[in-house]
Amino acid sequence: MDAIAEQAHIAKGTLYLYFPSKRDIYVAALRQGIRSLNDDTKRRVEAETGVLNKLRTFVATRVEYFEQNREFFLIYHSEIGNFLPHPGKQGGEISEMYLEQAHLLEKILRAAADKNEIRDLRPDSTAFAVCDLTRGVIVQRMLGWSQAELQDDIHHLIDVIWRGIAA
Amino acid sequence: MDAIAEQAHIAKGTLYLYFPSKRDIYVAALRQGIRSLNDDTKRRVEAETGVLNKLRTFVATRVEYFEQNREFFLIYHSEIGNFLPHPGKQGGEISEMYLEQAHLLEKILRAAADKNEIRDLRPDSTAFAVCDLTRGVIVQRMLGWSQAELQDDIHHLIDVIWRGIAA
DNA sequence: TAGTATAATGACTGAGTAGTCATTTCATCG
DNA sequence: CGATGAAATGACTACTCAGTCATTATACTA
Repeated sequence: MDAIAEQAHIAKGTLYLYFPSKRDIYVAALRQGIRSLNDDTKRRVEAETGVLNKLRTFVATRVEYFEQNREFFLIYHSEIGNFLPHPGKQGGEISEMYLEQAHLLEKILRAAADKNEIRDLRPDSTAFAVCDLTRGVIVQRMLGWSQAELQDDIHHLIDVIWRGIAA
Repeated sequence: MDAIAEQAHIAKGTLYLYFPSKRDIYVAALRQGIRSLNDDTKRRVEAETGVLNKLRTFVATRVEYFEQNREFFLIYHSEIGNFLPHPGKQGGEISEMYLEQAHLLEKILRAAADKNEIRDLRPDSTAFAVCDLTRGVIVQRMLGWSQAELQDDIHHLIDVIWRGIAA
C-alpha cells in the first residue's frame, strides 16, 4: 500500500478514500486489464472474416497484449491461482470476465463446426485449450525459454492448432 | 510454520533443525513432487512404444497425477508464477526439473519427426504446448469448468494434438 | 474574508508470523 | 545410576504491513 501510494503520488490514507481494501485495488486493476484485453480481442476478431483469420487474430491479440503488459500478466496469472483453491467463491465477476474470452472463441468454433469448416469436437474445451496455449507462450517467453520471434511463436501455435481442428 | 509443525507433530523450533527457512520447506516439497511426477512419467512413457502411445501416456500420467495431488498442483502452479518476475534467479534446480519433462517429450517428438511419423515442426515449442494443455485441463477441472470425465478430457486433448502434429 | 464542508495526510496501531534460543527431554555409556 | 552430549521444545522477539483517524490543507460560498 505504501508503494502504491507513492506511485500514485498520494498519501496512503487517501487510497482508502477510494478503495476499501488492498484486495479491492488488486481486483480493480485486474478487472480493468481483463476488460481492456477482452474489448481489444473482441473488436479485432469481429473485424476478421473466416475461422482461421479469427483464430489467428484471437491468439495474436492476446499474446501481443500480454507481451506488452507483462505486469498485468503476472496479476492475471497469479489471480487464477488464487481462485483455484476456492472455486465459485468471491471473484464471480472476474471469473465471468475470464470465461468471456473463451466463450467468444467457443462461439466462433461452434459456428465454424456447423458449417463444417472445422471438425465437430467439444468447442468449449477447444476454446480453453487455445487460451492455455497463448498463456503458455507468454510464460515461456517471460522465462526466457523461447528465443524465437514473437510472430514465429504465434505462427507455430496457429499451425498446430489449425491442423488439430481443421475439417 | 505453526501449521506445518502441528501437522508434523513436532514443535516449530524443531522444524528449524531440519530446514533453514520456510522457503526451503516449500522448495523441498515442490522438488519432491516434481521429482515424483517426473519419475512416474518417464517410467510409464518409456514402457510404451510408438509416438502416439507415448504421447497419450505422457499426458495421461500428468493429468492423473495432478488430479490426485491437487495441493501439489497448487504449489507447482504458483511457484512458476514466482519465477516469472525473476527469471534465471534462484530456483535453478526447480527450473531444471520443470524443463526436464518438456525435454523428455521433446526428444520423443524429435525422434518421431526424424522417422516422419509426425510433422517436422519445432519440437521444443510443441513439447511445451503439450505441457501447457495438460496444465490447462487441470485448471479447468479444479475450477469446475469441465464436467466431463477425466478420460474424456484426456482423449479430447490427445485427439486435437495428434491431428495437429501427425504427419 | 470568514465560515463551512470536503478531501488529503501520515504517524500510529494492532494483528500476524518467520525465526530464535534458553530451557527441558531424551539417549547413550562408563 | 549419574554424567554428558544431542535433540526437541515453545514462549518469546523483532519485524512487516494493512488499515485508522485526529489533524491539516483545500475548495467553495455567502
